[in-house]
Amino acid sequence: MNNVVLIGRLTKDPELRYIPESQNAVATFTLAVDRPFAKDKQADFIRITVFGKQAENCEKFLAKGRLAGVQGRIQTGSYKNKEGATVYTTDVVADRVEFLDRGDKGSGMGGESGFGFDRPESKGFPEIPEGFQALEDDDDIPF
Amino acid sequence: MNNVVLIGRLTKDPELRYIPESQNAVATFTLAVDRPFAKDKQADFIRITVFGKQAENCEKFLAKGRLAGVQGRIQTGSYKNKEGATVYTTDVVADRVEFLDRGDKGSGMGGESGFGFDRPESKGFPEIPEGFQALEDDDDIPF
Amino acid sequence: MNNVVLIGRLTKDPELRYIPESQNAVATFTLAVDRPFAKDKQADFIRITVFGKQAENCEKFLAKGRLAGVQGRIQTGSYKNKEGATVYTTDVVADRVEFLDRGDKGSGMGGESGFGFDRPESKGFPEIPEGFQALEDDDDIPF
Amino acid sequence: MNNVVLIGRLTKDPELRYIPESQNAVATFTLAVDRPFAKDKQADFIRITVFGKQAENCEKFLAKGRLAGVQGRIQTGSYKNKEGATVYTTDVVADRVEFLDRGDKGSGMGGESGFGFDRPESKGFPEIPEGFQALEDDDDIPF
DNA sequence: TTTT
DNA sequence: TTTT
Repeated sequence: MNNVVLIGRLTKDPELRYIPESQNAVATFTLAVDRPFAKDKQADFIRITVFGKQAENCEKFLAKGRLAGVQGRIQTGSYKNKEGATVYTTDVVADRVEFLDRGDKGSGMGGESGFGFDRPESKGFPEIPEGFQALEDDDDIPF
Repeated sequence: MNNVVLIGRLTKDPELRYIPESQNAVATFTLAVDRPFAKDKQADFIRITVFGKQAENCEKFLAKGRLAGVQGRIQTGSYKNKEGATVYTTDVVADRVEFLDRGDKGSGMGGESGFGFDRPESKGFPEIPEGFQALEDDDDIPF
Repeated sequence: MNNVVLIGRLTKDPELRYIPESQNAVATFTLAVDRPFAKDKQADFIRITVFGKQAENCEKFLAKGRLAGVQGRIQTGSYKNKEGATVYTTDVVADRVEFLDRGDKGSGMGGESGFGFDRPESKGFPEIPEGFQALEDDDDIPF
Repeated sequence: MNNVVLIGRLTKDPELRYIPESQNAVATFTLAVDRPFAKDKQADFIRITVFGKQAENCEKFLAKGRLAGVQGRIQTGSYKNKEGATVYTTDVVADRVEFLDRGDKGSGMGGESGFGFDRPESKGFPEIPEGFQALEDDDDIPF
């Protein structure tokens, strides 16, 4: 069992790349997750990795400052840096990413109104098509 | 281990009451949680119970249609209805409730702009004070 | 977002059936999840539904009294009973089930030692093959 | 929202220390969490930090190789090493630790039988008193 | 209808 | 009895 749920804001735009052999998409970004009971605004900065179609959706619909929910698992690893020292890494590999401040009427914000996300340091806020999250593993729940 | 995380919208305004003996606050509401891979817009409707200061904050800052994140545990119970039949109940007792569409600058939306939440079918959207979530069990993390 | 993790013991042996059309396997059982801070031994009784190969594994390797970990999501529904009254239901649909008291060397218990699970009110404890949990969606993590 | 649930085995005995000023107990250990769909037995190695009475219970009732369930949150930080380079750290700060292979009759394993945990590389397996998990924050659920 |  |  290895289960994580996070809600936080992207510290930068996501980065998308493709695995050479498989051409599988991989997106990475860091989520700043506020510590609820901290006097001085503190946060944990957690690296997220997403694969496949969701990775491409993250690149399309997320950007620096956006609020996202992530469900996934913790993954640890290590590599040797240039000095030859071993560096240990911890990521969250996402099973699901939810876009929590999209400009739909659902959230009562209008939508076409600009939404205020066209900030200089980040790309704008593209329209998210209804039901965009429908993915490959559309599990047919039989009741 | 009994751990639940939900993100969804309130189907109605929360209801607040006080336990007679203890004067402890209790808020209840139902969260509509969309099923991600459903063709026709389906949702699960999950009853939430919150206690104490968080209950009062829910009554203040949540309303029908608002987006909320809940972390808690499943609790089952039963009671006899008027016909004398046993009715089984399942609730989520929240340890934490997060208000996910507040109008703070954190989400890059301005804040003073009204936010569009003064919808007729619901109470308006009060300003959430910074750090309002700071609660009784302010655990002192020692590093 | 709809994410649940439970650890508890089966109140009965699991029930396995097959969806007529699809021949998809479905297992159901109830987990008794102890409330940690309860004076008198209390528990929540939570119905679990599992599909596919995992359902068949549950039927093989779980039984009344066994300890299991479940990761999944809450699902609500309703049906009319014989009296025509609407009955509301809440289940946890499992994405993953972990068998937590298997007799492998991993837990330092020997394995061939009997393990004490051949209780009269339940089926015995079959040997769980190493890596039995390997399922259909063997996601290829590329690093 | 920052919520983690893990089940895994301790890679070493836990280490217990006390914060100088507050005399608050802190236990740390690493959990090896198996990757379910890995061909070659792979695991993630995740550092756990626990505070207070639970820290002392971990020191008493956990040891290398023991199975534990952890509910908590991811915490990131950094420090300068001797070379002056910044090292980034990721821990899970536990809200709750569950001891999953205790030798009680609850799991149908006998109990007095030794349980096989008196392995040379680890301390033995002390009897866990019933309800030992009852902690400071014994929240009084009012129904 | 509940497990240990 | 359901939200967007």
